[in-house]
Amino acid sequence: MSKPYISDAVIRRLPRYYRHLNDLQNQGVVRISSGALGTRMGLTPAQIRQDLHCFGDFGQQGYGYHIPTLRHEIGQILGVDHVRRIIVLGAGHLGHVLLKNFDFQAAGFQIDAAFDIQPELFGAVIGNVTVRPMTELADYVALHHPDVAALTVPPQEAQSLTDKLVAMGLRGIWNFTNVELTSPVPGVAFEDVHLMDTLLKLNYRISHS
Amino acid sequence: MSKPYISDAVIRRLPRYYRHLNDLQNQGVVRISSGALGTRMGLTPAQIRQDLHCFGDFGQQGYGYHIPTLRHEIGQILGVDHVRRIIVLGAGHLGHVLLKNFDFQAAGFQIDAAFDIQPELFGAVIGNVTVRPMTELADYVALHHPDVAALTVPPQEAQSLTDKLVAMGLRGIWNFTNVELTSPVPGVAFEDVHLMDTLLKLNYRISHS
DNA sequence: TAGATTGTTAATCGATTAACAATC
DNA sequence: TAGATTGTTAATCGATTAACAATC
Repeated sequence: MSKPYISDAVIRRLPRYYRHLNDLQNQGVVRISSGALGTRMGLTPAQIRQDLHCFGDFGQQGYGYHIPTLRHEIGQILGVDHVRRIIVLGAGHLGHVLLKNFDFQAAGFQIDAAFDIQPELFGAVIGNVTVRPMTELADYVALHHPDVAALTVPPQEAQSLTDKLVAMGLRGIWNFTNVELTSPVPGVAFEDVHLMDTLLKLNYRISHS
Repeated sequence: MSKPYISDAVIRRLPRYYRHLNDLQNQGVVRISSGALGTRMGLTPAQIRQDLHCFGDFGQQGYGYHIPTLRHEIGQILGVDHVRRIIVLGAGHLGHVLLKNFDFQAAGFQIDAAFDIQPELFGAVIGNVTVRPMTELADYVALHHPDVAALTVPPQEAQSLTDKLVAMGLRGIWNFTNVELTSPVPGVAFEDVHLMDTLLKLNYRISHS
């Protein structure tokens, strides 16, 4: 895979583009100019053209962008066509929510297992997925090679579990624990969902306005 | 409140500083230099000094930063001392998780009500908080003046509910719906927790490495 | 065709990093 | 005191915005 460096600022905006294009497509809109999309998203037209141009020439002079095409392209760039495998570690309340409500498929993932240490949960089926004992994790990974793990375990266990997962070959951690994880192995992607941080930021904003 | 402009990049890092300082304090560490904190957080010492200097002179030459003091100061800056009020709208699975597990107090919030439209839920007590009918929302807000609402309602209702909340005087929306909200009233803070976006970003990262 | 809008280069702006005198 | 480390200015780097020729 070629690597024409894409800045973090651009990558952060990609899912937003994707969401807006999905919305527009669902509304039946067929074309949009960088100007109109910019108004909608609170970005300048120039920025949108720069961002998209990182990945190719998706627009057409005098016309703008064809929404179905652009949506599809950005989906490809994000990787939603790959159907990667994800497992959920920790089937407590939050794990439950993910298993029950989250549209993994829309993000290009297939989920087929969850793990917990609570025996009461073993065998429980939550939204099509069976909860298994954490002791079966290694065998499961060896057999099915999941790509990503969603971590909803207690904070004390997060790092040690991460170390194991990385050693087993997992390539990404979707981290819901209030802990910052590291990996000795390079190339492992961490995506932290620190709810606490977002609420603190909101507090800051309302406290300084 | 004076307004020496603080960039978004700095504000985004504040909760992370706060978390690391909390961790360090819990470990009994008393002082830290910008160099050591930088190593820990993956930032340059210069950046840390610049960031903190936006808010005051918290360090001491030859010594570094006194952790309890700095932790307290950043807490003040974030607003955790104010005890603001928050309500949860939508007591489905995700609302449930928040009511049951989230440490609102640590973010400077007090939670004393949740609202839903499902009659089965009316009166249910979830983690000390009673679920009320959405029809009582206006009266409740008029009486208790909550500052922030956590939105865990279906996406179709998110914007119209937001409009109502803003009209009632709410000052911040902690948005868990997969929708981008806007407000005609300026000065309302939105903090989006777009889980979909974070998983898409993770997919991008593992697809391009 | 004429108008609209892109791709793309150049200019600007802002954020990060480096450097160092001040000082604990 | 000497060593360490800050606050703070200046230099660098990167991201955003502006501009405009190309062209649909």
